[in-house]
Amino acid sequence: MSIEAPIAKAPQRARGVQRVAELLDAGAALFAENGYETTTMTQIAQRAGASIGSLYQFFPSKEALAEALFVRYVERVASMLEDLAKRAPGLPPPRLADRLIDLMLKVRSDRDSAAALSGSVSGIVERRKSLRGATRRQIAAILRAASPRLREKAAAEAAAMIGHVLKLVPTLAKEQEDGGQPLVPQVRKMLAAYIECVVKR
Amino acid sequence: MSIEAPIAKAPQRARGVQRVAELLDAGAALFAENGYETTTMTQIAQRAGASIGSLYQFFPSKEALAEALFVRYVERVASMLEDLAKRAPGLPPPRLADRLIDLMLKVRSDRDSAAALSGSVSGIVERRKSLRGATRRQIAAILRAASPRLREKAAAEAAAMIGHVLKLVPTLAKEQEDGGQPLVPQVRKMLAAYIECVVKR
Amino acid sequence: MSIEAPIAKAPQRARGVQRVAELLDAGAALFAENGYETTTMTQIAQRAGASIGSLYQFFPSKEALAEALFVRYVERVASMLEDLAKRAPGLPPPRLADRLIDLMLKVRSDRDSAAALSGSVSGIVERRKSLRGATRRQIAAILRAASPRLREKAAAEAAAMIGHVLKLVPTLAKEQEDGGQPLVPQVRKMLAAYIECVVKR
Amino acid sequence: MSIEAPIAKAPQRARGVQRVAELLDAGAALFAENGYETTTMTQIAQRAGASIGSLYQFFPSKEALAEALFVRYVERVASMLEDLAKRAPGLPPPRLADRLIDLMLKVRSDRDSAAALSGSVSGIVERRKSLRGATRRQIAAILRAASPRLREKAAAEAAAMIGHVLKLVPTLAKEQEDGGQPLVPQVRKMLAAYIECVVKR
DNA sequence: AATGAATGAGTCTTCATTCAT
DNA sequence: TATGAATGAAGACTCATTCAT
Repeated sequence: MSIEAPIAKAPQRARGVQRVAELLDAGAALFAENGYETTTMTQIAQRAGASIGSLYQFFPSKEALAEALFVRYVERVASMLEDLAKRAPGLPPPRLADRLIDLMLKVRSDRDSAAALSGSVSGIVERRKSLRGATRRQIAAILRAASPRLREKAAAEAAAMIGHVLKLVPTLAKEQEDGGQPLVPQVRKMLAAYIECVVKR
Repeated sequence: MSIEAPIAKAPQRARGVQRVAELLDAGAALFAENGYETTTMTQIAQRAGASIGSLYQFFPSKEALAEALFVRYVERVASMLEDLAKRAPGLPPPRLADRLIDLMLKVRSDRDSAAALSGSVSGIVERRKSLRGATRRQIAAILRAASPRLREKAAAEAAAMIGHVLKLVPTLAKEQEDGGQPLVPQVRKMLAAYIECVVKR
Repeated sequence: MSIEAPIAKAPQRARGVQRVAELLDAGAALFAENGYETTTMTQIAQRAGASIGSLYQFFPSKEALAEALFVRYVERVASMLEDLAKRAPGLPPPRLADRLIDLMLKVRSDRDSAAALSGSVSGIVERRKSLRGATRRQIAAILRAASPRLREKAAAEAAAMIGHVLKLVPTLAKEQEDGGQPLVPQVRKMLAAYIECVVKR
Repeated sequence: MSIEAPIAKAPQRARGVQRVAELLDAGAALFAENGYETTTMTQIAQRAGASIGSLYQFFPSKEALAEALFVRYVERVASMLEDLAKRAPGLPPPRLADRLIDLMLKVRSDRDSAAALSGSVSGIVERRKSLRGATRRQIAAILRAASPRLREKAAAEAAAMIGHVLKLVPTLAKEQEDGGQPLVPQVRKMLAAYIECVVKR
């Protein structure tokens, strides 16, 4: 279930492959820090230790870089959800909630950049719906694996809701680390309560 | 509880008041549609039927306009929370959850523009913490009014969490209207379950 | 018979009108000197004594400026041909050839820039056919006014040929001035001979 | 009468000779299609099925490639004029005109690319005068061979004029093929008339 | 006070050319 | 020798902000 990675020219030499990874990482970091519009291509190239020309050798536009980044994020999440699906059967709601939240904590840094992109890059806005659909289907499948009695429709609705809540996780973790309230435990509690409530009858 | 509104020059005539409102509305609509960076001052002036010079007569910079907009939003929310506080005593969790969500649905359009600004405008990012604190204190007060046995600390934590969830509401409503899942009932359910869970000991 | 002048924003103040003219002249001169691709927008602005931003205030793109220039040229030629049409009746071939060539000598500087644009600007390439058609119809009308017995089809063919020859005139004049052969008298001779040959039966 | 061809390194193997030809052809086609400035070295290499590095192995710069192309064109024309010179004695004006025009029709594709270069490449602009002089001397010689009584000065002037007219031929042919007027017969007529007129007395 | 024009730093992107493997 | 990668100067264009009428 791989998504087209919109790289300009697939690198054909070892050096090129490395460069692409460096550029992607630099982009992710800067987009997360300063947002899509505010981040300049020159900054990205600089942080990756490359020249601007080198950046454009692999990504034909700022938007293409953003899309590649987004695809990378979506694929990572998809693969982690796939793993979770295997362990889902029989998982009680609180455990399930914890697993989902742990997953988001793992992809935190990627999520931060993806969040910065999802509203700003038109190419992403367009694909968004279908990508979101795929993720939700995975979550719904996990829910039904954990609670086989759950109806398909109820699972779909809950999955959508859960998807939205999960997006909050990185923000909450950030706030907590910055000396705010202990919000991660709160989401855990909230998500567990919600799943429990959905599952019961 | 009025916050300094960074307007260039307090409009001295009725016409001026109207102009400011028009400009603010135009800004709100465009920021919500296209984001802060992508929206130009010229666009805002045009949509408000004003000249660019006129816009700068009232708002000395793009950031000032954004801040005024944000302040307007925060004040509206604060006043609505104040109202809710009066009716809070004795409200059972599901009712309380519904009231909070209804409130967010009322300020939806304002919230959309505020969301576009909160990460992009440095002036807002800075004030954010204190503004957020005020809102949370209001929510905490409401929680304790509804459930007097709730400890102060627990109320503070729950209020923070609830604040984050409430921010999702406009997005969920939008998705629902666009033919997606019925997400508003889901948040209602989730928030009710969470509050219930928090309140119980 | 006016053609849409693709100016970005029609200037609304006296200063703006003057600026547009200055920019157009600067563009014409530079395109003629260095060609379309080689001429930079910054150069144009500089030669017009304006800032780059000022240039873009009136012409939204390099191509738009080029098109405006081309339109100006075409309109000037059209109006001169219209004048010539009035004096055409009864004009013997050599006189007619001379009048046409004189006309081209008058628009020389404009023609030089138009020539630089006609192959390079896609917007112009597209309109080219229709504009050319109009010019040819004017020339054909002139031919038939001068020689009433000329058939319509023969006039159309000759007009097309004459149009091409006339385009050479500025180049020939330039070469002659630069110390080359006296080519202008030669085209006069050639064009006269050709018209005579076309007209005879 | 070979002109120095500015090739980087004379290809030493058969494969190299073929490569050079392929690159030259690719360049000719692209320059004719899109013009000198708009055509990129990468495009040329691609169309020739070579790598950019390979292209630079044979031509040290874009300008060098253009010059080589131009030289090839000039040499072909020169050799064809030489052939024509042999058959010129006694040729009546209309025949002569036809021969010259036929010649241009034969080199059409080369001429198209040469035309794209002649104004854009400074190296060519410089040599242009001398090359043009050579061509004109050939044409003048042909004229005098056909009409021995023609004075040297008159021949030189006519040759220059004829050179300019001949450059139009490919354009006219193109227009004719694209469904326009039958212009090639018209130039034939025109050139015949002109030569006749020059020759008489 | 109101408005259109002016400004120019800053952004994305291209492309001829050079390098290193 | 052949090829992909690296480089960076340069160009079109944008837009917040300031001016002048």
